[in-house]
Amino acid sequence: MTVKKSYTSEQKRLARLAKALGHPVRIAIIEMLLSQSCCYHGDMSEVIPVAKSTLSQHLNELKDAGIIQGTITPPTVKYCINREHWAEAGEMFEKLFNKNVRYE
Amino acid sequence: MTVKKSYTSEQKRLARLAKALGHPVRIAIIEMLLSQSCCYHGDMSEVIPVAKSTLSQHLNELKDAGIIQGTITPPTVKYCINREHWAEAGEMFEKLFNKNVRYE
DNA sequence: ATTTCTGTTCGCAAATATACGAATAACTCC
DNA sequence: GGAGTTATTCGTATATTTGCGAACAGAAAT
Repeated sequence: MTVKKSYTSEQKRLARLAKALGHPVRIAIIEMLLSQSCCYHGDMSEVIPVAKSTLSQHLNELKDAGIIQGTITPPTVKYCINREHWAEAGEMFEKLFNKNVRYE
Repeated sequence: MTVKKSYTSEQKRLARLAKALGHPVRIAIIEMLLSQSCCYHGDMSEVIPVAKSTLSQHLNELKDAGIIQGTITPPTVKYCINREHWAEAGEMFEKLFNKNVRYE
């Protein structure tokens, strides 16, 4: 038990992003958004097997992590990937996975 | 409410992997293992600010997800990245993030 | 055999996450 | 002002996660 450092903000950010992706519903949401630019809550709730209220919760989780954003377009709500943050996230994961080029 | 499909096994796998990475302690573990090939539980518990028993739980989480593997080398236990699964995971994430090349 | 070193499992507590339906809000159309 | 549409929030229940220390287990050394 010597000196212990805490986590870097980058580690925390990466963990936050990973956690946000850590559920099949949220993966499905992301893939849907990636495949068609943007789409509506209603569209998703027709495809993703979960109650609307639950879908809202998952969308919120992704929004809080900064991965997506929603804009109100009455009477519906349109969700899109936050491209800037998405690219950032992609780079962080890429960096993590490319650290494995060592030893052999 | 029309027909709803469930999740593909790929979506579930990706979510599983993401979830395993979704905690700062586990990110720290992974980075440590990536930077020095393998290392011992004891080494990690000196650097990562968490009780040994908690560390074991996190290691187990990563092991269950197939990301790392541990071998007993009395009196210690040596942990390594499972390179095969790690590469696989990297490809899955890369594929996900590269889907964003659209619209503009 | 018991002491010592290691790491895991157990038992428990507290916090979070997941899920649903009902209730609510916001906006449009009659 | 209702009636209809859509999505979110509320209330609730259950399950999982996270965390710790104590107890345990396996192997080596005294």
